Amino acid sequence: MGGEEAPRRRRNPRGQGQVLRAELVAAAAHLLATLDQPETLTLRQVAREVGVAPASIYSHFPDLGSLVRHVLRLRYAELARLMDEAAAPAADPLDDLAGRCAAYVRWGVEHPGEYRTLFGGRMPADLALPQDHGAGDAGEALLGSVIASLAAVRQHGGEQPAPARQWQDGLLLWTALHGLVVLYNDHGELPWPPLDALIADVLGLHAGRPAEEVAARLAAR
Amino acid sequence: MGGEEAPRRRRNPRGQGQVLRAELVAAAAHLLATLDQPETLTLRQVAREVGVAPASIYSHFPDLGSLVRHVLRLRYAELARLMDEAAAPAADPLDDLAGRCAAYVRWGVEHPGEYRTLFGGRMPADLALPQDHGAGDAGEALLGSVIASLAAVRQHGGEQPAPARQWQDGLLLWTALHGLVVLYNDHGELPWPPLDALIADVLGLHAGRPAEEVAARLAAR
DNA sequence: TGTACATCAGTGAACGCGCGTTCACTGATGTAC
DNA sequence: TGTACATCAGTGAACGCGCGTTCACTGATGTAC
Repeated sequence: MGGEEAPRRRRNPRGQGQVLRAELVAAAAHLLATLDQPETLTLRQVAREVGVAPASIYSHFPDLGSLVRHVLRLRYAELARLMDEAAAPAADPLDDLAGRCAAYVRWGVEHPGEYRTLFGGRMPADLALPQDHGAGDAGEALLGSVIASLAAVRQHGGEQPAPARQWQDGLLLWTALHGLVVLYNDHGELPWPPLDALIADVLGLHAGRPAEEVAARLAAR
Repeated sequence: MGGEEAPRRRRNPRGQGQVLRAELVAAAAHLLATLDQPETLTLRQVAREVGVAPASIYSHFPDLGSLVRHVLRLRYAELARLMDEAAAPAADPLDDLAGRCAAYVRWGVEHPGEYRTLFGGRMPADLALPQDHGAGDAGEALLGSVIASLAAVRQHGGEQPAPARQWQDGLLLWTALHGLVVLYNDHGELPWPPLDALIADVLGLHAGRPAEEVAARLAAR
């Protein structure tokens, strides 16, 4: 049980070829989210999940990589949107940063499969999402927003840190958040403190504020 | 070229069965270190690399997982030894911490394949090294030593932080170092600042010292 | 209103591949008598 | 000094599996006349 996907499937009516496409996307998303090793996803697994012949996938995607990249792009956009929404009601820069980073870490912990598929560097090159963090629009949405948010927090009076300094600070904060997510996900056997306490500590360190102050912001959400 | 391993191999003389075992270990280590995706290593790849029939491996290891775990144990011990050696000549706690952590990060960056195989959480459960960080001997060698070293640095006068606080601080430092290594390795396309500058920043933040002070310690090595 | 036809949305069987694992075997070398 | 035998260190062929990909096909449905 569980391996038995409905073997009978009614062929879609004429103009409804997009229905299978959507089902393929949903099935790939589900498998990427739930497989122990999302990077081993196969074309035939997706076909079985939908209850369709393996060859049917080729009518909608040139190969498995295209399908996976499509799903990853959706997840990436979803995460970026969550971070923006978390930051939207922020009353000050620290609130913006806390909302953004907490959204990132919480999403990573709630979606371990998707997170590792997106950021784990596990996908073979032909399955991976071209990330272009730093400059492109997708990169801007994530790393760029963290860099800007952190710079706003660290800004004292009117003096901005140099761009290279901002970049390095933001990059380091991202590495810290990423390390937290992946080790938290991969080492459930360790006695982890509450996630929010860890987020507060990390942000406190990087923002140069007391962890308690950050913790209060996080608790208010 | 490259795929052509010496197809002729002289069978080892009578008492020398251990020779092939050592060659298998060396070949697996080499492949784990150089493969783009170390986690996809196969038994037949190892056999080809040595120039031996696939079945020959079973004379020395019950399966590929045992061979891989053996290699990982060697690498883990090597890293732990490097960290201890780097800390041995330390003049004070900060020197100890800087030596230990710099050794960790540099090893991770110089051995990306081994690092991700050891710490990337990529290996399927039956290939993975049972880590037991935190309590066991291997864990003690790595995470435990970082926790103790960081606690020594943060100790002001005679007052020690509570054990739970030490644990959380050390864990966070480890997540920061880990995040730095894996993103540095996986995202070579980003304009990374010099690695030592990043290490100094991370340690400065977590040790509560100016990054310049840590950078000076690192430069002296 | 009927019917030939084109199109759409897939199917089903087959291919060649690399994989882990098994099994009977081989051939050199040491040892007992 | 000779020879039968045991052991060691592997070999080679075969198995069944799941995989990506191809190709000719099928059968329902809409459309043109």
